[in-house]
Amino acid sequence: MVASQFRPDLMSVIEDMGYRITQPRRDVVKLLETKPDGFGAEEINAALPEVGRATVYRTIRLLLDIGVSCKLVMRDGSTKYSLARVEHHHHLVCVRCGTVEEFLDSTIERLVRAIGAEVSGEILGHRIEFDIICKTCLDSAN
Amino acid sequence: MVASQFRPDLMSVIEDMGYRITQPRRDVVKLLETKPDGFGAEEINAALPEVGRATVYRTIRLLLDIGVSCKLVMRDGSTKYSLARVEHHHHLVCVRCGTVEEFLDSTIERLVRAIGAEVSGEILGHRIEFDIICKTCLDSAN
DNA sequence: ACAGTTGTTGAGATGAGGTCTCACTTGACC
DNA sequence: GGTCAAGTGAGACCTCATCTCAACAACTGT
Repeated sequence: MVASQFRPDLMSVIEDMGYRITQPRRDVVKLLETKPDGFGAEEINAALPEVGRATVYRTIRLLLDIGVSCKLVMRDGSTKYSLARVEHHHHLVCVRCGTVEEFLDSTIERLVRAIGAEVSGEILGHRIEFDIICKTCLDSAN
Repeated sequence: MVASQFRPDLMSVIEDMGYRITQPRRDVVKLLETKPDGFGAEEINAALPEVGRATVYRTIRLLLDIGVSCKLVMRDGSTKYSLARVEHHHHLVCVRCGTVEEFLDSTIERLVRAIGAEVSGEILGHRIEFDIICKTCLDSAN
């Protein structure tokens, strides 16, 4: 769950996609890499007063576009993002502390593909989210 | 897919929960029952100029509270609601026309329960959404 | 190292979507 | 019909996010 678990060198990915390496982008990405449990846009804004709000949102969108981040809408309607360690995954969202964990299960993926046959229409993708109480919160509740 | 497929007499459910039967509520519910494929708040607002905006939102929230409606956040971040025919279900969202269909699969539910064992923490609930191109859109595309 | 080009940025205006306030109205019950 | 709390509508307000546009800075070729 540390930064090093993320795909290495996010800035190179950005560069390879033809985008410029700028200080604001460096700042935002560096901060995000310290947040494996998801982050909100305003949280980043508050932590980086030297980076403009528009730029924070633009950088988040950039990361979504190049596929290294994903967007999550919480049950309360608020939006969180998380850097993706792997391409396709789902989320475990703690309803108590808001922490987001990635989740992978090959069985569910196989099943989801099988369901394609039942469904009228063409399946393009799917999202699965679990609302949980994470271990940390369970433990701290005694 | 017609209104009669919804649980009968939504107004009685509202009444049984201790809420008053008012004209605005009647108007909103009546309109929603004609929209089995999901609806947006502003769409209802536009269709019912005699009902205040706040009341439309309040009524939608009421329906969520009493569990006869569910909220969906689309991929583009917009929000839709749909009257629920059955308690627990998932959604097939057409990315082209925005239509929302309910979806039920007992296999997936069993699997989801089984996954509870793998996950650290306590699972409270889950949401599954499929992005599809619905049959109507596929057909009309030729 | 340097200037040109062009992508990127920041401040603030703007917009979408939704909630709040509060005086007024209305439905439910006697 | 009278009472009164629940519900309503108009519009202010809030949050979150995007847009605008002049200023800036990162790559490019030299």
